[in-house]
Amino acid sequence: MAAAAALTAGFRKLPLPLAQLSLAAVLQCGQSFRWSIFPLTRCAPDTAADATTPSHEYRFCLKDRVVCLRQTPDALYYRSVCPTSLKPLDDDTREAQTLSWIRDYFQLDVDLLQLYEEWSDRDPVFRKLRHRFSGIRLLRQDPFECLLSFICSSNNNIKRISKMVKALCTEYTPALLSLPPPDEAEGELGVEAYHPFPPPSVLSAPEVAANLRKLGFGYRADFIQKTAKMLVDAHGSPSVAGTRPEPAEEWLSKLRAMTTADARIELLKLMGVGRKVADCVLLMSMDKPEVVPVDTHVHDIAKKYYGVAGSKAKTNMTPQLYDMVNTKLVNVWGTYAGWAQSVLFTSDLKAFASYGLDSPVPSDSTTAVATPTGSLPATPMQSPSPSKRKRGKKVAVQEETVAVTAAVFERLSATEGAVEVEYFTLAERVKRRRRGP
DNA sequence: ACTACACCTAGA
DNA sequence: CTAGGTGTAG
Repeated sequence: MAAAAALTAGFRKLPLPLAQLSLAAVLQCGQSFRWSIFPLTRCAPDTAADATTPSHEYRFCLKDRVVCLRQTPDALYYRSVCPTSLKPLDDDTREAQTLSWIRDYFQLDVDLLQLYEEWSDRDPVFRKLRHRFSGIRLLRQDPFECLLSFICSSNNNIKRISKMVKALCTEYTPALLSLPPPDEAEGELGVEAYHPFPPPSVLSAPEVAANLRKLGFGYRADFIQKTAKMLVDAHGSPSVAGTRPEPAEEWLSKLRAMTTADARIELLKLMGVGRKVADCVLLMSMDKPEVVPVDTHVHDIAKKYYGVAGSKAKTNMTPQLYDMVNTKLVNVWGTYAGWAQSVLFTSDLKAFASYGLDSPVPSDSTTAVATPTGSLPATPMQSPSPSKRKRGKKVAVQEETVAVTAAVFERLSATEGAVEVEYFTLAERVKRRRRGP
């Protein structure tokens, strides 16, 4: 009782079912790479199983404040900290601003439960698995941060991406403020500095590329500097340093109002941005919920089902194929197809297994997915190669993801005739990078 | 328009 | 050898 109260002391409360938002899931599934996560030590070990007290604190640094979040099954707890040097803003107005940021960032106006219902109605595969992916929704991220984060994501893993994004902040933005870890006021030993994400003008400097390479960014170092420079060159650098959004950032934000196809064309002009990265940015920061980024798993399976009708499965993913796959998945899941795909595939990456977010995987789950009930085709699923059977939880989850994807595609190919196929050819429209129309 | 292939780096 | 790719030259 007292312990529970202590864990939310100083926080404002926003009633919110866990099924609408699971911070533990959403903040670690590879959407944003900049949240700090702190396990909270329980006062009494006995209450460890008490699900009504928060187990973690999550922190995120904005331009003017650090947002701190905790969660229980029925509420989100929030508070924010501003630099003491700045204008003394009274708590109520400050937290009102924080709340409105939260609503926007987590897109709380979107009813996730309703979406789950819709996806369940449309797709038997989703219906069968929905219980395992509760509270997973898309963030509405800052476009520039999202763009650079996903430029970092090519041929890369979440862990390293997070490290790189953090390096960008600490290297190129002065610390906004420092905070001790949540639990303890253990002196100043654990204090951590919080840095906002750097603006385009700072990253556009020529020497940035070399420095980022030194920091281990690899070939992405040049992409980042070049993209930042392209944006700044095209839209101008800030008249006064330190002011709010730079022209380049505002321009990126305007892509939200454009059609998906047009916004994508703009993004593809930037260095290090191919179809996959562009689609991630569209989905996660540009209000384009129907966009389905085609990752390697979907990629492979799509090739298998749509690559070459009969010949070798070695077909590459071409822009047309990519479009076709995307269109077909929209036909399965609807206008929030990108969200649905994220729930099913983005969510169960490695990070999850270690956080106990997924319910135990039934031993027969793979078979169950492969031979779903209902209207799914009876086409037998190719069983996982015996050589891969290392029998770890991770491996099981990974295999299942592939199985789910394959099941969806099998259903697609079975209902081929009924599916409306109209897709635009992107390549035709992107005449040339780095050049106007 | 489609196909190869190199590219940085950390970790199985 | 791959990890949730992209630029570039044939």
